[in-house]
Amino acid sequence: MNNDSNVVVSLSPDACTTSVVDGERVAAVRQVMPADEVVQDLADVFSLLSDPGRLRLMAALLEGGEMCVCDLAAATGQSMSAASHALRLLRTHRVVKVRRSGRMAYYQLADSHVRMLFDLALAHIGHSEERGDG
Amino acid sequence: MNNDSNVVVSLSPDACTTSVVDGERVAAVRQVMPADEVVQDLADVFSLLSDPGRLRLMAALLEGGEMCVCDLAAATGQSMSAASHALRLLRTHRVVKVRRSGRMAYYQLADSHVRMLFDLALAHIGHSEERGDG
DNA sequence: ACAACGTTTGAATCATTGTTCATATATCGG
DNA sequence: CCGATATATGAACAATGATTCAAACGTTGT
Repeated sequence: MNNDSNVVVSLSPDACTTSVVDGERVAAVRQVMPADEVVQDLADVFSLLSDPGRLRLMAALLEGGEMCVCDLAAATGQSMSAASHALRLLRTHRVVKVRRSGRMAYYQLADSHVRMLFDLALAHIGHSEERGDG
Repeated sequence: MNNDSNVVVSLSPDACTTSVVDGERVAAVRQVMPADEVVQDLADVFSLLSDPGRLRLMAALLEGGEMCVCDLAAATGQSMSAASHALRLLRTHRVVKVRRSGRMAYYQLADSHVRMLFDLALAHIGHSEERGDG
């Protein structure tokens, strides 16, 4: 306990203006805190997964393998426009990839982490029911 | 194979109004699609993780073990009010738990899945740098 | 009881984002 | 070339949510 407790460390301008209780721990935490850019990227990934429509799209692709926009819209219960907008976002963030054939656009998952993220979150919320995939 | 393709299945009212291309696959996907409630819960979990402030809070607790609000605010570079609001959300969703001692409130992670979600998303974005924890 | 402190909360503001409607692009069939 | 189809896109709107300020609450020490 020979740390300087109750010392105000200079952090962000609008950070806690009072003293910190355990300065040593705060310093240690700040040392391993991921960079702003990393935190933001992390937030972006989770933000992508935070919408029911996109979640259903991913669940559909998890099961269906490769599907066109109209089928995806039908399978997820949303308009084609909404599905297209959502798929655009997922495409931008490299979560899905598209294969064009004539006027059709076939989408599939581009990232193997999605399934794990999905199942992990499923485990978290308690609904640990298995989906029919192998 | 002997499925009725190009058939409009009755889904949501505002679903794709045109025909589907692969009706069999759409039906199969819809069959294993998680219930609305599950999808919503899933979205809520990811939504919690989609904010840089909350992400930093969780990263801090991942490293710091148990910390008071003021130290958490200092370690994550946000005001105590913002930290408290964020912690309230995390508390509501059982991601963190609080221990009260006098006027202090000590928070710690309540859920083991957070670390895995974190690392998995970290792997996804490519910044697969290790944080200092064991 | 009073003042200082750590924390919590509510209301207001501001930004972000999902959805919809309309339109645009591109391909297929005739 | 022309109409129909599949997808993509842009702008507008509504809803959601993060942040701030101000104030409240409970605790500690005098």
